[in-house]
Amino acid sequence: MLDIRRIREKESEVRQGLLNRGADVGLLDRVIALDRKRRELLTEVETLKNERNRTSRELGILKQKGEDISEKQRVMRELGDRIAALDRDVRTIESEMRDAMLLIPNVPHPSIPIGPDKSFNKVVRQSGEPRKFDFQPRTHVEIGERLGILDLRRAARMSGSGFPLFVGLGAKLERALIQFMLDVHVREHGYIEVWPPVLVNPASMTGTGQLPKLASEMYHIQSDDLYLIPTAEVPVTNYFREEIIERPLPIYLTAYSLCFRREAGAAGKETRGLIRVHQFDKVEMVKFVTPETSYAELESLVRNAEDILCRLGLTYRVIELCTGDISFSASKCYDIELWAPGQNDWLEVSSCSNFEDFQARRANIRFRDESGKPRFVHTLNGSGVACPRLVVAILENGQQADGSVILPEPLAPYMDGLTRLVPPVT
RNA sequence: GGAGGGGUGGCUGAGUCCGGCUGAAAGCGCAUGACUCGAAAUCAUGUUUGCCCUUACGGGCAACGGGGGUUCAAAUCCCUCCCCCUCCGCCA
Repeated sequence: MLDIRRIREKESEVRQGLLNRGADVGLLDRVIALDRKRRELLTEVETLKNERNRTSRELGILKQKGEDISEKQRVMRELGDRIAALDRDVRTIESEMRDAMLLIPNVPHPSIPIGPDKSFNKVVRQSGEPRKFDFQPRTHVEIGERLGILDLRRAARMSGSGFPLFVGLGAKLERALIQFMLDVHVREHGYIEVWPPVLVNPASMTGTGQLPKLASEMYHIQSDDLYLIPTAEVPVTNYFREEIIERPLPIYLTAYSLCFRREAGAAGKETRGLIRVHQFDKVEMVKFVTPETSYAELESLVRNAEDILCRLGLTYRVIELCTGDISFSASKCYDIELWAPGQNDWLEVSSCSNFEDFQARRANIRFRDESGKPRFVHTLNGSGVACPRLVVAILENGQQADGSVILPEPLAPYMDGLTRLVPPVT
């Protein structure tokens, strides 16, 4: 949610920012009009309430003295009616205003490229080069099925299309990746590990910005009004919802969780295999920081995610998203993409964003500055990283002509020393 | 799921039966000052949050789990929802 005062005082700046990301500025106009009307009504109704409070106090005293106050009560009743009517108007306006505010996206940071779509994104840096093959590289689906570690046919029978099913060493590999990533973030990067619920209430979904706009993207349990989380960002950011954080910032949290996405409308080659699935494992990083430090924190957040890929020896590049491509709640965002030879393409495995105080306002997460005044924190999050696509890259990059796959070295301790996946002899 | 108890400021905890000057006693904690070479102890003062008006000084409104109602007036009465605790039931 944007700061209404910022909208009042820097309207043109906010408007331009929203236009740059292709947002509906009509909502902004609506909010401005409602805000003006709201303050008008408040001034009026608060004056009346002041009068009521004063007179009520006097009536209490008069009544104790035994005087007849019925005539004055009658007058006051009329005053009460006027107040009630005005209060109703104020409440209506406030709820309309909130509804509109919740649908206005964040203002992009001035440093990011301006453009309507992802063709305006900027490659910031690349690590490694795409591997050259002396044979035709296979896709992870072919490799995984040949190794007997991936069984998408049975997954479809159990659940439908778009669900992963790892078997044997595949399941172990998935688990190894989760452990490895959590260990690196906790031991090397200073994060505290959290293991959150995967079902959350609507308030939490609203807090991070998934609701109201993205309702159709999520699985919803109607009988209990709970949502399956699309990312651990949701429960972990809501860790401090409705709180004034009383411990020193920054606070870094990391969490493994399952993530659930309906992916309604997604179709095409991406839907084959593990690249776009309804359920997947992900390790997420979330930061709560002071406003002054959030952009430096964004850079180190991206480095934390890159570190995982470096250690695994994978080729990746970092993309700075343009105004038209950043997500609803973000003001600046870097994506990290892995090279996947079987796809002959780059795969997004991480998205690292600074939300500034956009989520903190929705979720009401504050800290105290040096003077003790409550202020909204800045929140950030980044995937650190998403598992199935990581498996895709590991399989497709590590594949050998004989169908075996050489595993990244850091995984060995988590794989009981195993360094290579070999197809079963049939 | 059933029965009972409870949700008050950073914490503990009064007030709720019998509505009125209670944004809220008291204690703890915290901050500042005094005393002290310094510290402890002691004393004094201060110590919730949001919103509105105001250049400022300052003034006002709201909030005692959330929402609604009764009343001139609600932490206090009524309705409803949520959460926590205890016991019973069920259960990985």
